[in-house]
Amino acid sequence: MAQKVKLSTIADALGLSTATVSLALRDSPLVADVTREAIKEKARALGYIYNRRAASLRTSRSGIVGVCVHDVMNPFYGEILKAIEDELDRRRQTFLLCNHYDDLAKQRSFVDTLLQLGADGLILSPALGTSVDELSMAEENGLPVTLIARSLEGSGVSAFRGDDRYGMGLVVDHLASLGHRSIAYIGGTDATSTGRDREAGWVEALARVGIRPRPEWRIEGPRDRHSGFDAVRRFLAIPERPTAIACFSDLVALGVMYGLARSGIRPGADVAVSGYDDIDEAAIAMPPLTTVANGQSEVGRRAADALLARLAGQPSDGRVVLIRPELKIRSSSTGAASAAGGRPSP
Amino acid sequence: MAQKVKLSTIADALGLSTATVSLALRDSPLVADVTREAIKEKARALGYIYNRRAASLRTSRSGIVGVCVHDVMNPFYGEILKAIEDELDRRRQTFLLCNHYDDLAKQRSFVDTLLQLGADGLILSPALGTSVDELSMAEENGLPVTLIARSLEGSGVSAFRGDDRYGMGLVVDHLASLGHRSIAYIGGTDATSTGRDREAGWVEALARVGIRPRPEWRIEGPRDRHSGFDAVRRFLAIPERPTAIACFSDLVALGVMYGLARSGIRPGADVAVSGYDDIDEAAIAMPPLTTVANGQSEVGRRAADALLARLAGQPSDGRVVLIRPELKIRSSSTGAASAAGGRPSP
DNA sequence: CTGAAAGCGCTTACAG
DNA sequence: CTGAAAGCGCTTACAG
Repeated sequence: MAQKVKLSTIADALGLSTATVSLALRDSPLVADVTREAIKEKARALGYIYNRRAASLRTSRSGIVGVCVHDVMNPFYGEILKAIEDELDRRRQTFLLCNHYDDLAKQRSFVDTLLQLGADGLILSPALGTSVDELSMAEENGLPVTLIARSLEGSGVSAFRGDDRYGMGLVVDHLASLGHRSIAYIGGTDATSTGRDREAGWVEALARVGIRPRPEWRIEGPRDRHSGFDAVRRFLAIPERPTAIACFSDLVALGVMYGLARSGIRPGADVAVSGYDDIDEAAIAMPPLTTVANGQSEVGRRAADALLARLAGQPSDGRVVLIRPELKIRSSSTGAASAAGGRPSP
Repeated sequence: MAQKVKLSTIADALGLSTATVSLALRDSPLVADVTREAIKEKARALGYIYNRRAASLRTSRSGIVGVCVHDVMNPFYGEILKAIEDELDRRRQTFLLCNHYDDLAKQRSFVDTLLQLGADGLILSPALGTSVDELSMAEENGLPVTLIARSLEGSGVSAFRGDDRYGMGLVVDHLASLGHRSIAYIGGTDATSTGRDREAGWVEALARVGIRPRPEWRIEGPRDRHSGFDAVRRFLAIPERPTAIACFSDLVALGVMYGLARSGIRPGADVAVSGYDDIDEAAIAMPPLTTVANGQSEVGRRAADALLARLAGQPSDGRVVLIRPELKIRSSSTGAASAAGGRPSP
């Protein structure tokens, strides 16, 4: 490449100062229209590339927002991320993505990187075991944080997530209304707020309809399709096998359905199955999956808005916002042959 | 937050110069051991945060590598990305992720951002319609590029991808060996090298076994699960319906299988179905999916290595490296009830 | 409306 | 082994 083109290259070429060029390129009204156009034209002609490092060093604003979640490949996060991406794109922020895979060291190293780059903010779904100190450290160093999907008690940081307790309650009420009196619950861990709340929703709803859950109904752990598939073996080993399975997530449920089918058990017809999240695949799965729409895009949009508001100078209100979820009844629970409707069956 | 801690804060506190502090923190052998330890200790105590913008402005090395693909949520890219991430992590490079969704403007804006940030390199799966100029522009401005998954003829840029033509040939040979004489091909577009090569593989393999493909066997377009599902309607409308379907990707095949099942047609038993990519889900799907393992992690690892080699000063060799794929036979094609093995059936 | 000058926080020759 | 000084390419008061 030729000699690097910078502000002074343009300034010299036009007999102007770098100050004027800088202002013109950022559309300052201080610069005369003719001057501005001449400058922009010259910048284009010379192939000028704005040096954000230099600008950011001077202004201490980088235009970078970090986003860190467990795993971007998980469609649950995917839908949140799309919403965040749209919002940040519109505000011309660069969005730096990272998976932490629930590894605290990886999350910490990402936060360090953001601090070093002078990032403007962080949208985080905290890794298991994240301490409140971690977040205060970031905040104290000028990196505002907004949480998504998982909240962190006592952190004083705003969080946006679905009302998991209420949502799982909807599922269990629905299964009970179909006549099920033994409802297993597969997946998730009590190390996350999501895991705790969904499990609490299951327990509480069972209590409401007068069912006492047996310990063996609870199969903890699975959080993806593959481990859902594997969990079927444990489910089939339960004495007096439950007639319904509520799953921690759609991914787990889809794995469970594969696993049941593999064992010759028809999900929907032989065992009712439900998921959680209403990912795109739920509606076309075989059978179509009863689940809970979790407001992922609302979570993403509102979290991005909240962070951008803080960047604009507003203080954090530190509230945990629970998005109200919605039950989607499909044939994996009702056993109806077709996708539509929810005709009860025993 | 208190006054910002910088090199000079540490230098002043210890009665040293910033030069010494800078060298010590980067473990230069020029600094005496005692001095170095005292400096590191002080840095820790003061909560010093390295300012990468300043450093990078000075050195014109940013430690940032951009990675841009169609969609990180697609598990096909996911596996490549994991490999790239591992590799870059080990080399302490920050990895900036972006989806272009085959939108040229979005891709261009990402490349601009990288140039502005002074990124060290770019790993790209080029959006549909990417021109050779786009890449030369990046290269000329000091941003080395390595391509993954899709190559770009005449760009002179190194690319790593599976041998799609050969791989799709394996699939068709396999289906033909099972006795199928009418094999539809669903999904993909000839706007990408991947799409063109897989389709060519299908055409050529059919020719090898003496089958002339009918135009209606080719259903172009679908590239994800949902559009695969939707394509089944078109498939069912084909007169003299084919007995086998080769799909562009696993995602398409999984959608097709959902769609067939929804119409009461048993994939594997009534129609043979194959995918491509061997994503994690393929082995547990119902029925388990015959597919082609595509070497995603090898693609990712080798692309990252190639880019890092260029950053270390090696010139680009501009070669397109084709990773040899491997056929995985499962019951979606053979119709066998269980996952294992590949017993031929008519 | 435009220009001269300082400074953001590092690193790098160079000198000692 | 350590220090003084210049400079990376911007932006921002300040002056005119």
